[in-house]
Amino acid sequence: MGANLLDKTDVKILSLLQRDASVALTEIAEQVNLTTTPCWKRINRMQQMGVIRRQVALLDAAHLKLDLIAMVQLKTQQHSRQWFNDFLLQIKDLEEVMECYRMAGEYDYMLKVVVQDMRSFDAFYKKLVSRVTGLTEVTSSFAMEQLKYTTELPLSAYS
Amino acid sequence: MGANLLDKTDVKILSLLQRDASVALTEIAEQVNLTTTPCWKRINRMQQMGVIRRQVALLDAAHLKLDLIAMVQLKTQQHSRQWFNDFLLQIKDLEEVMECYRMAGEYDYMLKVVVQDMRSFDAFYKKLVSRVTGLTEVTSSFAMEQLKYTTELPLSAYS
DNA sequence: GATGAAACATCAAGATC
DNA sequence: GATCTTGATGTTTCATC
Repeated sequence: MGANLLDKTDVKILSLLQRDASVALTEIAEQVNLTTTPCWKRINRMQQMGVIRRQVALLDAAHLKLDLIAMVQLKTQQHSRQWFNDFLLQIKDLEEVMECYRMAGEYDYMLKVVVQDMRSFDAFYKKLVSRVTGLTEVTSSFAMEQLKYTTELPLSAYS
Repeated sequence: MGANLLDKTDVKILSLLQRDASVALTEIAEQVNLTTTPCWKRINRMQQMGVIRRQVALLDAAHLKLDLIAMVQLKTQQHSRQWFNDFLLQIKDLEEVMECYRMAGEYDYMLKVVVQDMRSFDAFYKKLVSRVTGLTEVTSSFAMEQLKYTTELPLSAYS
């Protein structure tokens, strides 16, 4: 096994862990036809490498009354390094922003924003435009229903 | 503590777990000024309630060469229950689709798609339009950079 | 909320291919 | 020479009290 490569057993382990990280090592080992030690060493190695970033609990948004998901698209005329760094800091600090992408195409940035309701969204919107200067356009689209949400990366290319 | 309600200690536990689910119960208990037993009972209860949905490992896309994120917006003239059910099944089956929303506004659906490169995206695109009939418009925007990605829901409203 | 038994992860030493 | 097995040790979970 080369320095930074993943073999099929590694990918199988990743696939199991990104589906359910609460299963016991014993069972993962069993599923990949290994005993616990080598399986544990592989997981450890992949954590060191950074392939496995972290282990988290996924919560249910509805139970927490976080019922509104918005996609916010931004345009700006500011493209300096300074502006970008400030923007990045603000975005990271705004906990309502769960995802943010710099886009190719018409809009410069796209944000996925999660809040309780329209009232909270309005508060978020005001906070955003007051903290981030130089925005020339802010367009929000609202999700009526979440049809799919997964944190599992597509790994079938590796199997 | 009411039947389905969460107190501040519960929210604190949730906040810790959605940040890092690998920490020992002992430490979580310590952080919320509880001993292990009551803390464990709270976590257990929140799992039963469904507030805690699951525990997963988050993988690093770059290590797996999944370097292309696309936002795909769809329009359709099909709005029957039958069509929607078929659409939903296809979307759930397409592992490249990590998120999917039914939207208010100009486009009917928005998909977040993760693939290795433009070549794989093209393969995905062909698969999508061949499997899902009745699409009148398919517009893809590509992310040049992921500035933020978190699975942590915003809980500050509760603290 | 304390206790302790059972389950589990971790690690060392050595076997196997 | 990397990858595995066994078994011993320390840690964590979780049911009973």
